[in-house]
Amino acid sequence: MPAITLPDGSVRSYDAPVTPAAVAADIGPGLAKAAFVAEVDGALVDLNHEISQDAALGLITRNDPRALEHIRHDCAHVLAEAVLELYPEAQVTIGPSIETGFYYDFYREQPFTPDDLEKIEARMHEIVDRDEEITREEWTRDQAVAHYKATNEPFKVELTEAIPAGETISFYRQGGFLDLCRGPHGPSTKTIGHAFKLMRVAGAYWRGDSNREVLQRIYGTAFGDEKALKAHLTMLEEAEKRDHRRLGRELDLFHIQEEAVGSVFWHPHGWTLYREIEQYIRRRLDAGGYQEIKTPQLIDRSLWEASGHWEKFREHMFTADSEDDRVLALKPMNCPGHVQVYKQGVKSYRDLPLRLAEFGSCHRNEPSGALHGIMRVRGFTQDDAHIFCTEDQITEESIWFCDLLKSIYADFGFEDIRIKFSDRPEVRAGEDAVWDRAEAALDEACKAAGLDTSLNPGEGAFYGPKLEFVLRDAIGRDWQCGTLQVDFVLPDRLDATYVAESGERKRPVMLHRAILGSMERWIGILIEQYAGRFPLWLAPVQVVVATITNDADGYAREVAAACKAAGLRVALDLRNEKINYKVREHSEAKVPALLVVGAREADGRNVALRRLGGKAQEILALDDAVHRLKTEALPPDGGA
RNA sequence: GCUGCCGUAGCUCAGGGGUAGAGCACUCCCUUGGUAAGGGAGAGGUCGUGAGUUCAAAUCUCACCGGCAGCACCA
Repeated sequence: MPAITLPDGSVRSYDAPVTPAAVAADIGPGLAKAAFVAEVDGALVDLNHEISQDAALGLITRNDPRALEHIRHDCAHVLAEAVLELYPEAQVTIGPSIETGFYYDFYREQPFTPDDLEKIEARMHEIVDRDEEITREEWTRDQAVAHYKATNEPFKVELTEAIPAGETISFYRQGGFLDLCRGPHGPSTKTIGHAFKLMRVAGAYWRGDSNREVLQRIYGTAFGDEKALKAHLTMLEEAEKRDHRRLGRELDLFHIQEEAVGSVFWHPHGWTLYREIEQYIRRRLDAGGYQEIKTPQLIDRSLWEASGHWEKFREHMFTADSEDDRVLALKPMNCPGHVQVYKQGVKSYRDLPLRLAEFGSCHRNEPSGALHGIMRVRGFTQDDAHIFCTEDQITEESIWFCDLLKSIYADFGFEDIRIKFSDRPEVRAGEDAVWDRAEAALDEACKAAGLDTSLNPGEGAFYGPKLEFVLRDAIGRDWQCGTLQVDFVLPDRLDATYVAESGERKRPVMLHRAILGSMERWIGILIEQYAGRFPLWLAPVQVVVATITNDADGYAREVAAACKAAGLRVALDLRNEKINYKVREHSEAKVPALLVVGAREADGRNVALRRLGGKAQEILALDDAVHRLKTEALPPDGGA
């Protein structure tokens, strides 16, 4: 005699066990039709799940945002069904919903081609139209293992064998397709709708392990309706237009070529942007109590052996031989160098915290497949710093750092930052007791700083736990930028000490920290974030002075000189071209401010100011315009 | 690094066993025109590199290099 409590608080009583579908039908035919999955006492279930006891029931309709992941998961099953119908020799493995859609991993000798994808997608639409009922079955684990052994599906055998023996597991069946699956699913293939699209095939390792088989992963995307699908596809097109590799070329910022794979050739415009950012960060660090240093590019391998990097990262380090048989490594990071600076002379507890910063040029031999524009390169510059402090100072230094980081991110327009807490990895340096202290210290600092973090288990650095500050780019990719790492290990390995109040020698703690992460990656993210339309303080060319006829050339030179005297980056366009043409060209070059001068402006000592993207022009006295632009072009921290 | 796809002019791309094409960009000439493309002429490529097949290779085959997507990696 279950009593069903609905979200609005109303209660419906039934004489016999009842299903969410039946309750929905009871409430009304509209709801019965729209219902997709249900929530019983907080757990998601199928619509024909039997409810035999009092329960709270929520019905999730197709248009509910919560239904989306289930629509996508249903799509993955339909994809697998279509593939098996067309290519019976293929083996299915796993197929979840993901943030932008779904995928399914198949094992098949022959690769899927783009033509195959079209056929598969067409078959998926057919399967949806077949209106196949999706039903749940419960099997014992041993039945499942036996089934997959009988059908000769080793991947599924491996999956089912990983489940504890004797446990009951669920299968879902639709038409001739059966799959091991936790569920829930919608009631029928028809309810999925047709707002889906297969996107691409790519390789993916079985169980994410690069030592195992490569499967063929088919990616798709799916939405509740065609409109949402179309909007998503349009968004992808827009994202492509702001790809930093494309804008880097179009705006003449940088290039990369075959002879220096993974390294950036910065052009004048790109380097202007780079310098502006570097100078901004330098000012913020100076104000924040850091001291800037510079350490060598090439350092003997013995130092990397002492730090532990040689053992762990040898494969990814570039080396050079010297004439006296030494092996020198191009530094892949700055920490050991900073410890060397710290170790010069005796440090007292009064010297702590000591904050050493460097725009550290680093080289890492990244795997070729990891390279991506200027976002992931082999030669890059970190906005790195190491804070040498006592254990008692960790919390306060961490809070300071997080404040600085948030303030800097906000200056670039990033307010939404996710923070991951990465704890001890399997392969690591240092005793467990030391890790206990380091993790506890970082955790305490997070709490004190009021940070909202998510745990990223086992992803810490080999010498200590870390926080990772993650931003999302315009195409939805996540990039780790900032980091804060608590390190009790390297000071010990590299023998850094200070003299404590008591007179005894102690080990300082090292906080490794970066805000932008790498200058190159940061600039890549900014290009995409702003779609190349940089705020005035960052724009490589801030103002273009363009003439209407050559009669105004003399005055235009005066205007440009006034801009330049005000510290603005200005270009002069005296070409014999129509103003329409000039406006178009400088707009496409994404120059923020255009000062147009013709005979009228020259006579009145005015300028016509046109903003990028704006349609109106504003007539201003020359001095006013220059003053206004100069004020606007100040960096967010006010500049030097 | 792995799987798949791709590599023709600065860019976007067409072509395709008989020694190269378009649009835009570029150069020059004409045009001095008030806010997103004036007109004309011209220049520009050993078709990623190397080998093989062939009378003949940019085109077919193989290897290498590079790029793209995803996976794996990321001190």
